[in-house]
Amino acid sequence: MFTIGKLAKQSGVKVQTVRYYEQIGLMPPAERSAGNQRLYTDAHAARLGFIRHARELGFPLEAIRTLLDLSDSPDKSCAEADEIARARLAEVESRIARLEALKTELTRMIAQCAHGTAADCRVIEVLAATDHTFCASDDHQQEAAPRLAP
Amino acid sequence: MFTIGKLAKQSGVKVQTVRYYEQIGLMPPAERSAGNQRLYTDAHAARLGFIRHARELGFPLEAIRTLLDLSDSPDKSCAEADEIARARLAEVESRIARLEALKTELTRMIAQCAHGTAADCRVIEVLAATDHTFCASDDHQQEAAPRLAP
DNA sequence: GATAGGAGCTACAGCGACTGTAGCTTCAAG
DNA sequence: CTTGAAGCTACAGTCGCTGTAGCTCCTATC
Repeated sequence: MFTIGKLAKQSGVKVQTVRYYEQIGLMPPAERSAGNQRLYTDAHAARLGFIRHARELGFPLEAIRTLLDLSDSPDKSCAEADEIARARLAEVESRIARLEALKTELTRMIAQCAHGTAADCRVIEVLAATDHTFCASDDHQQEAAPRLAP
Repeated sequence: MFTIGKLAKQSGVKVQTVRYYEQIGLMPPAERSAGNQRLYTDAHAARLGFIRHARELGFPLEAIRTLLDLSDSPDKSCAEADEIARARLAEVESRIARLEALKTELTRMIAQCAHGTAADCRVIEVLAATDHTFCASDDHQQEAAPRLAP
């Protein structure tokens, strides 16, 4: 039995994140010591490792919840897990495609920048073109900046 | 002069989003009609188009704020704009690289799935491997699922 | 001129997946 | 026995919106 700090360090997840996972029911409520501290076993560590790995692969927490349920009931068909993974793959592929388009656009913008004043700046000029005049394609739409752990 | 609804439709941005941009100071406070409704000109539409386009290219709002400032003062050097665009490009490239690694991982997971029960599911097995035993590389770390407009 | 319904207004809550903070208590080492 | 690290709860903040509630206002039709 070990504390939340050890668990967190071992799994590469922050202490707060572990508590958050418990709060949203992704991790089971931990046993408590006499002094009200959470106590974990290797089983908890395995589960947290599963979650972490799935997060690294970009699965959303709800998908991970389903995957954990499946992993808890080994007799079920794995069709659902397969489907979740396929959906994630499709998402990744579409994001790659959009990011490639973005890359093209950004590269062109930067290459054409004459490094003068803002008045002549190609970067600003391209952005100001509301009709996408300068764009190679329209595929760069909806590609928001990422929100990743710092 | 037109209302927020026309502006929004013309620019492909939601009405609420326009108000939000005003709230955070990205759009200037609009003039108001006798009945307190916002009134816009083509200059506003151009600015909003700029923002929208930059968002499509994934620039965060803070970067867009800087780009707008530059665009408002055409005598300044465009070095800052260039830098912002380069930073964005670097980000896009690193995201592409990580997503490619992810794609490899997911493809392998799915290909090896025997479509049986969860007990034998390769997808779940791979996720459960805390030591990344089955991973081709460790490059899939920190690649969270995206949060895009629906 | 009355009325209906669409558009506008403000203010605030919610999303996902955490992260950070304040203000405590508990534990382990010296 | 003291000190400081680690734990606890509860809640606010992040980003970029989006949705809702409960109003008011504008325009078109009768």
